[in-house]
Amino acid sequence: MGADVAEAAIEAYLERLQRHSVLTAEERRAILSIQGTVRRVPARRDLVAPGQQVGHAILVAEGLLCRFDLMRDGARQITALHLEGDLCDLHSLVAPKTGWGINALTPAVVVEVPHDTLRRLFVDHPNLAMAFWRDATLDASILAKWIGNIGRKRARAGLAHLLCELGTRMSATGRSSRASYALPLTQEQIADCIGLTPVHVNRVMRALREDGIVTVADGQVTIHDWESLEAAADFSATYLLPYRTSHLGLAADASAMVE
Amino acid sequence: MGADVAEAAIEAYLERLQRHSVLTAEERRAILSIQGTVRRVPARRDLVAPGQQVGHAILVAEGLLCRFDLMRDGARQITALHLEGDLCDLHSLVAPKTGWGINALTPAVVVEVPHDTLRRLFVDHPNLAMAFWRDATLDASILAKWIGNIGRKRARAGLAHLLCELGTRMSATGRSSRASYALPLTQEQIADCIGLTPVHVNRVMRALREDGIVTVADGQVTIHDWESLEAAADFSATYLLPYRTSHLGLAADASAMVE
DNA sequence: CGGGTGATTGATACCCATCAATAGTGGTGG
DNA sequence: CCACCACTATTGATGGGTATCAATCACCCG
Repeated sequence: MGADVAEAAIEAYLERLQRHSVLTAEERRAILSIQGTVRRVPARRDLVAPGQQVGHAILVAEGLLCRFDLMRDGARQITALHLEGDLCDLHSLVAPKTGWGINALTPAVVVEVPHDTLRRLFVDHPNLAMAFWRDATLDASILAKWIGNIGRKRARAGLAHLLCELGTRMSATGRSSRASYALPLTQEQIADCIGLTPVHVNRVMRALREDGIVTVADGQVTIHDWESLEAAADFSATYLLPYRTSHLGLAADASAMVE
Repeated sequence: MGADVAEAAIEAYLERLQRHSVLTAEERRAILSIQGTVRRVPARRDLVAPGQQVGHAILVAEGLLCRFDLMRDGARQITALHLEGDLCDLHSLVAPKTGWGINALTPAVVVEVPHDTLRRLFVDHPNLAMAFWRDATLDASILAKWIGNIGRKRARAGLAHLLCELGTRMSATGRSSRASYALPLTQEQIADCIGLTPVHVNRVMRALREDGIVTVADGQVTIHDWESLEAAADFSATYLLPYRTSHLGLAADASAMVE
């Protein structure tokens, strides 16, 4: 049963890779043969404590994970959200010990994939290293966007941007629509994403709701007016759109992640 | 003469790679055989306009470059600083068209390395792909740190953190000491790094100066009291320390980037 | 010398943080 | 089954950190 979960998650990740990388049959088989350990974690559990050294990457099968940075005074800043199908902490493969932590924002099921497994995979199939790298690059692209979001936007725009990004990413999984998706985050967790206090997040959400743009309630985001939300956010999905590249990346052919 | 600059820059980059990756003689030769185009750019010139598609990575030979995000209202957020020896926009290799731009903060000399050159390099030498990936990972690690820096720190701490980071990175090049280094940035550019206004950067810098911690004047940073600066910044260099890994990354052996 | 850029300082406004209180919700144990 | 507790959402009052507007000064350069 645990094995089923692992298999399903790895299949989902293979699909994800194929959204931006062209893989041979042999490479696909290699991915599917990956062995991982299934682990269920309750909400709020740290999967990786800040500064801890880890020996595996984490594939999110169910739930929502985050990467976070902890300040000396206890303040927390979430630096990345990892949805179902994301391979998070892939960076740990090349930098096993960094300053961040990984936390389960909701009850989650993850598959732990040992670094050595991945390294052997990359030795045998160099093209797969490029595919995984592409994945990590999308992550970095989101990181850079968040810097601008936090550094140069008002609270309203920052929150709107987060909701736009998550709508786009959720819809890319095929399991949600961008107009309405489940977001089981507390206002405090949202605040930790965009560098605000929970109180202010509450107020800004009320404003967006009263303007008829978006409603966030009971862990569900309902976007009534995508155009307005995008305008309020100064959002453009470009940074979320990896290019589909042919084998070994020697030619490129543009293809959007979402329709 | 231009070729000399290119060769020197590529040699410097090879050294940089070897700080975190073990390379064979053949791999070293392959790196040194890279052909690039030298380009001199005046200060404030965009090397890459936001949204532009590029076909090459940019190796910084001299000067200071930045990656930035531009808001609709014209506000700018710098998301990364690229010092001499950095291979910036490596991300463009796997995501040739993203939303950001690259700007020369100072007069600069860069070497443009075509994507195809790098792709061929990685096909012939898969271990080099891992080495470059490691480099990109350090970049991403810095991005994540900046999110925390901007989102959850006061202006004083944020500025102090930037100065600590740059001191550490500068000293890693071997050409500067972390206690005193050249930083040819205007206060406006510094403000764009940490999400503040230039006026407030000025005030916070005065406070740090009057506390006898650090002086920034005439493009020169002089840190009088590193301990205090680190404390004010809540700085720990861990996130800048890539691990030295053996060939193909199959074993790891810890080694700091700086002394 | 004039003009432009950057640094510096003052006055004021405002966005968001902080402190505080209430209400709703779900879980838990007696 | 209900009292109790912890957590979250919500709202109000107030304060503070930073933005904004504005003026002066210093400096470099043509």
